[in-house]
Amino acid sequence: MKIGYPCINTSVECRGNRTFRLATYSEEKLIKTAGSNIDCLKSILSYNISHGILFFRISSDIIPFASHPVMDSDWQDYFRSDLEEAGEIVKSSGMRISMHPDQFIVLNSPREEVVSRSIAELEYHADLLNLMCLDASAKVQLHAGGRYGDPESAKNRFVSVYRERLPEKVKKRLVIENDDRIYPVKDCLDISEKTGIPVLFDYFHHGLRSHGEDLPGLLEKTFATWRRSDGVPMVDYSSQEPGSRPGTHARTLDRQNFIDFIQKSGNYDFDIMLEIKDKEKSAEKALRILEHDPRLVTRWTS
DNA sequence: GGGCGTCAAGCGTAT
DNA sequence: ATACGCTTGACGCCC
Repeated sequence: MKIGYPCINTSVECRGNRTFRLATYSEEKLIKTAGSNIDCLKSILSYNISHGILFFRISSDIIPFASHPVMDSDWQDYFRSDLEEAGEIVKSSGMRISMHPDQFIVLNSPREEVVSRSIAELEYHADLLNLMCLDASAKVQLHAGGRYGDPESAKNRFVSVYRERLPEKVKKRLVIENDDRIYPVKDCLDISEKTGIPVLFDYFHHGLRSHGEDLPGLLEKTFATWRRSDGVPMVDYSSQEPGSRPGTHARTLDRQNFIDFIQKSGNYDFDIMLEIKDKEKSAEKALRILEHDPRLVTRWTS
């Protein structure tokens, strides 16, 4: 079991997700910004290793505008050795990596231009992980898309796009995740059945939108969708920030909620991404809990 | 050198 | 029909 956090580290000086305005795009700016993002990624990876954090989500902004039509330089070639070095840090430490394209990436949209842009963006994510020379256990996680008033047709559109249009390099990394409003786990499992795509279980989203299934049963079903080459299943974890509107991620790890989740989750091995606002601080907190709480110590064998 | 309107992209929901 | 939230920040124009 590995513990991770997404995209931003608040303890290091640098930022690995800096960007700039499309209106001021230039190749020079791209190289400068992406170069500094990659440098920062290396610093964050080193920080993670020295703090025992072996799971990390890389920001989609690392190469700004990578899949945008404005991009006319060969960023892959330019940053090849830098990315290879970053990948070497990951591999030599046994770290796990994920990425999460944002809400604009919708494979089942009825609008063709949305679908083709989304595919291009997924290709960028796959290219980046390939340039880091990471194996198929480094995943790109995506929500299943919109409902458009007819969920069955919408889900079938996802299946068709997956089967007919996604290149192999994307398929080997893509996983789908239940979201908080549109598609709960059950729909993701339906899509998985038809495509073989692994399902990433999001515990917080599940609490907000589900069919009332019990946790161990759902973990068993989602985990069964992961093949050996996919690595151990990934799970997203968060909890409700008290006093904020439902769906707001916690500011910091809720110790008791986290312990409850781990205890309820049985004896499966999986990697946990903490979607909590204080980032690496909560990851460190979670590690301390797992290492020192006698009730959880059997879960913490690695 | 600080203030603040705005940022590539899409959904569903509330109003 | 339009604004808002989504991880919220931070870019960069304006004074």
